[in-house]
Amino acid sequence: MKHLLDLKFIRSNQDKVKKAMADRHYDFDLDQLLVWDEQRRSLIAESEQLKNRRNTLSQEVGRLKAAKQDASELQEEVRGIGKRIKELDQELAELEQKLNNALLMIPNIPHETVPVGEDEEDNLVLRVEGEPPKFSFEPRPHWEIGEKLDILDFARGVKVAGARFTVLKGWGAKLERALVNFMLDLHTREHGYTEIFPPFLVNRATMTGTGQLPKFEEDLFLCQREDLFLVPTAEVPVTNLYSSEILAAEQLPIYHTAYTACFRAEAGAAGRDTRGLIRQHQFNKVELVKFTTPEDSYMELEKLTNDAEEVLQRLGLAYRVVSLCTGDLGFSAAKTYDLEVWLPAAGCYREISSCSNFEDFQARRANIRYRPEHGARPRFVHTLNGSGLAVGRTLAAILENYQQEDGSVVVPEVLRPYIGVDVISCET
RNA sequence: GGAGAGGUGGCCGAGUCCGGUUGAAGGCGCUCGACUCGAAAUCGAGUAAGGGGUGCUGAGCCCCUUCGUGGGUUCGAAUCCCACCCUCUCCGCCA
Repeated sequence: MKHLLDLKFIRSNQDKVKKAMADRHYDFDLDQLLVWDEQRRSLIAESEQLKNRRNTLSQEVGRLKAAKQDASELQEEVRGIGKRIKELDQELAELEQKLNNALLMIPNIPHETVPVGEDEEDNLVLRVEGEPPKFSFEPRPHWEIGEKLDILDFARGVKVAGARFTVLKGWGAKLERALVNFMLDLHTREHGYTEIFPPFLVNRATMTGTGQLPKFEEDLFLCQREDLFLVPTAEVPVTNLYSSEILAAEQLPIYHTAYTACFRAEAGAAGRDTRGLIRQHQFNKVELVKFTTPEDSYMELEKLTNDAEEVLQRLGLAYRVVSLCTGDLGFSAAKTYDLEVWLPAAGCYREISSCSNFEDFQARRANIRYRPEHGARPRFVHTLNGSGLAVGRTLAAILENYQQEDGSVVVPEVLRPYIGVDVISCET
């Protein structure tokens, strides 16, 4: 990894960066970083000056030797210069290590349209879509419905793996698969996305590219022997598909959709959402990922969000769209819209998709660039992604929203071609 | 996992044995120009990235780094030595 982060920007926009940190309630010693930056540049200047001299003298040595003349005095001098360069470069490498580590801990700067706020209480509800269903009975939570229908098996999930692992069975497994296929078909056939099936294990560089590392290692599952991580979202492998590449302008925008299982350690979530499918160590998700020019990224964020919303609309699920405030914004995101689906049993809206514009934050880390026109200097692309949707939570929402008094569940119309039945009941 | 071969610019491909204007021949592609009514062909010119400095702030200019990655030897490394990664071929193993 080279110098992917924009020190120049930070240097010349100190106030902006400091305000962004404050709005995020993020503690960071920017002044220390700027001191290191200063030191770095002076070391570089000194070292390069010496290198220039070494190159010149070495050539001179070559000339003398070719002419059969004595060059030992010059050689002695250059040897000294070489030693000094080595010292300086070592010092520089250590400094850059510190600098780089610090830079990787700086979160993205929120977009100007992001509401400033403390926590999720301050998120801005942009719109509410669809009607929550009315029930003539007390709606049950999805885990009760699922267990009664024998399509969700929580106990055996715990037995074979542990807490927060669940087994889908029979129509439950089929419904999950139907949802994946429905979502992929919608996005590939109607929204113009190209389907990707990526690796589920990735290396450290990849995890760093999208911002999971170095700060959030405890949230990930690690295969220690190979030093590979299980992907927490398809965003990670798919965004990094083009790392260290320079794309042609004509290639943009790139739209990718990908199904993967997602693995999250859920460290720090102990005791939260312990029942049901809402918070699992492993869940399925269909992800949407975009690579765009800086000019188009916010327009593309709106479109991407609409593409995710369309899944909920076609499934006939009520939801709302929320703009996350600065205090609730993820580390890498410049702006995020959450889609929250209506869950009747809990009587509230729960996050089912998160659609973000990362601007050039991930592109810098992963070194993803494009050439605006032939011969022009490369620029960083903007990356975006969003769930379209989290499948486990969608399944939960369907069970709850489409439940009937007898415990059966009506299959949403659009899924029937995929699953072959209209209703899931004990007799099905 | 074992044996062998190899990783050079957008691509192909020399150079590596015998270290010295080689940031790198040649070709292809691409861009611009000439020719043409236009095109093809042909001819001419151009065509890496990152970093530092300067600055009328991305015009220009100067410098440094980069030939898979990281070390080492040397006055000097694409070229020599070591480690690691990756690709290909054969063998083994395997869904």
